[in-house]
Amino acid sequence: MENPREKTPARWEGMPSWLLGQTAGHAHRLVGEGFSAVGARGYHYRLLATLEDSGPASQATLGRCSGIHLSDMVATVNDLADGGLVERAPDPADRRRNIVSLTPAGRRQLRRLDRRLAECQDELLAPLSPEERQQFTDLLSKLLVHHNRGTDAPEERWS
Amino acid sequence: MENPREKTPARWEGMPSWLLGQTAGHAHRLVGEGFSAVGARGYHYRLLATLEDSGPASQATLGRCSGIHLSDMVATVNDLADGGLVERAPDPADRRRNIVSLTPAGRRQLRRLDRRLAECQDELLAPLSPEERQQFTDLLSKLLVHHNRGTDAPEERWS
DNA sequence: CTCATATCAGGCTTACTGACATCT
DNA sequence: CAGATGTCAGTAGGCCTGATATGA
Repeated sequence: MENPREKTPARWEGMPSWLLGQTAGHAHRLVGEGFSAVGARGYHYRLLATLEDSGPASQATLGRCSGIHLSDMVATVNDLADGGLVERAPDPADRRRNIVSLTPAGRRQLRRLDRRLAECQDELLAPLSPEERQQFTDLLSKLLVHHNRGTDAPEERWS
Repeated sequence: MENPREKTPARWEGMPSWLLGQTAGHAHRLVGEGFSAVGARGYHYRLLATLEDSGPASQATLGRCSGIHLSDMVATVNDLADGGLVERAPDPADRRRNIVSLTPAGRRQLRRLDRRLAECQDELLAPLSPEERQQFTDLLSKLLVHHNRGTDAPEERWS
């Protein structure tokens, strides 16, 4: 016991950065649980989705499209290749490269993950009305655009 | 080049969970940079702030107040004690316990961190109007309350 | 005996940094 | 030669699990 009220609300709990981090933590947990229920992680989904959208490509290209670091790409491709969800084949035109492509099993897994992900969005936003959901994503997008200035796309300046 | 437009916007980039995670990442980075500029991390701030709000206490109590895991508490107290920001003294009334208390230097560091943190909030929310900032924290709080049901406080039920 | 306390060792995910060999 | 590619090793923060020793 020693101090009956160990529940003085901490001074940081009202800070936007804290609220944001906590909420993102819940979202991350929800999505992570949804994915791990079918034996996948975030990187797996992102790579599979990128493969379906861009077609077979080298690991470096996939890294640029998916935002996955080249170092992490190695392990991610290893994981998915071990499960037969992608195939890694040497590029005959450039012997440095591996061409990674989606297998039918990978495409089926991607379907499952897409479904899981959509369910998680709904669970995440459950307490918000449709208008609030729109507000919420608008505000997040506004913040994101602001803080991504210069670091995101080369944005092809000077024509 | 091989594929001129490697910039097909990925399918997950509009998802609320993704926007949330990215924005939280920026917030985390901003705060982390602010703290590390004075040689601290998030746990350091939380422990210092808890000590100022609750007064000297055992590590277990501080863990409950600050939300820092007991295992991490050990290292956090070590860090701060090495820098002379807190003191760890055995509790004469219970020899299992260490009584951790804030030093004057710790209090000064806490001032600096409080100031940094406030600056970061402003930088984080820079693109939002005062009304939007209010909306934003309201929406986050709403989500947080929802997803914290049952896991937060014992909420003394039955009578 | 059971419980609380403190400690230590390690895992986890996402993100990054560096070194390196290979090939263009 | 510079530069791209793939691989491996390691870091970091925050959160977690477990095992252990000690004392209440």
